[in-house]
Amino acid sequence: MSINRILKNPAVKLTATLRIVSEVEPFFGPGRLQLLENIEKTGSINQAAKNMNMSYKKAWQMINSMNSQTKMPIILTQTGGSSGGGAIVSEDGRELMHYYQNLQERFQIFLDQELKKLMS
Amino acid sequence: MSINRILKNPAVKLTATLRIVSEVEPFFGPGRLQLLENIEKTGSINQAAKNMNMSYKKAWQMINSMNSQTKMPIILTQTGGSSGGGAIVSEDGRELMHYYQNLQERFQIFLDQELKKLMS
DNA sequence: AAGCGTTATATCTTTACGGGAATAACGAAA
DNA sequence: TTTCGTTATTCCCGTAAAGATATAACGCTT
Repeated sequence: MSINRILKNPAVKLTATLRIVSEVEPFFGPGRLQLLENIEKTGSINQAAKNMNMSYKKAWQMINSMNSQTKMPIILTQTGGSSGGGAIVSEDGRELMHYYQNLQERFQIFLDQELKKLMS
Repeated sequence: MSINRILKNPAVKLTATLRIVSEVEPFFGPGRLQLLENIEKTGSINQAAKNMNMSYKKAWQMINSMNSQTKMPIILTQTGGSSGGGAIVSEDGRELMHYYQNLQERFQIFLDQELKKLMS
């Protein structure tokens, strides 16, 4: 459709934010993916939150929201211990991450094709 | 991937919100589409905003954002006159709406396929 | 026992955003 | 020239979201 004819600045992107949602609350999306990625890296909710400039409170709320919607927890936590405690991503959590990442990649290919058409 | 094995409540949706964005500000998305649709119906920013429970201020900001990013306005406005004034969607605006609607439909087909796979 | 860093949770404070009010300008119609 | 409903714009305030703070519990290590 040639968006260049319309826009002053043609440097434009086409984005899609994917979400898995129930009727009442979000279940999974880009923010929660990033949080899980950081928990995998750091082994701690606290460290993960700091890495992405998020308050511990918000990170915990996201985790609580996910865990309360699943039969088995997405994030397994432990209080106390040699390192003070920590958190890891469960097997179901990893599966969910991989599914979402794969879905996102395939969407991105679609989007790239569409953007080409849109610009030409 | 059988999300039913993971979730307590399997009544879940897969959504994608599409946006055309520049580096600094959004250009077009679902909210702006709905606003244009309501302006087409009512011929007025004021009425359109009321229809969708939006303040006039926010509606005007959205319109101003769009118009300032395009060579020709997306929304043409008139102050004064027999009816007090009004607003219409420009030809470029209609083209943009149709493009976005079509893109969204094609994405929805994709999403529906993915959701089937996700549930099975 | 004491110390440590974490999770878990409540409460208080602050900030950011949106709504609404107020106002001016506009132009046709009565 | 008065009225009317709209666009256009600024300003103030309330509220909801986010952040900061405080505290307890936990379990390994020393």
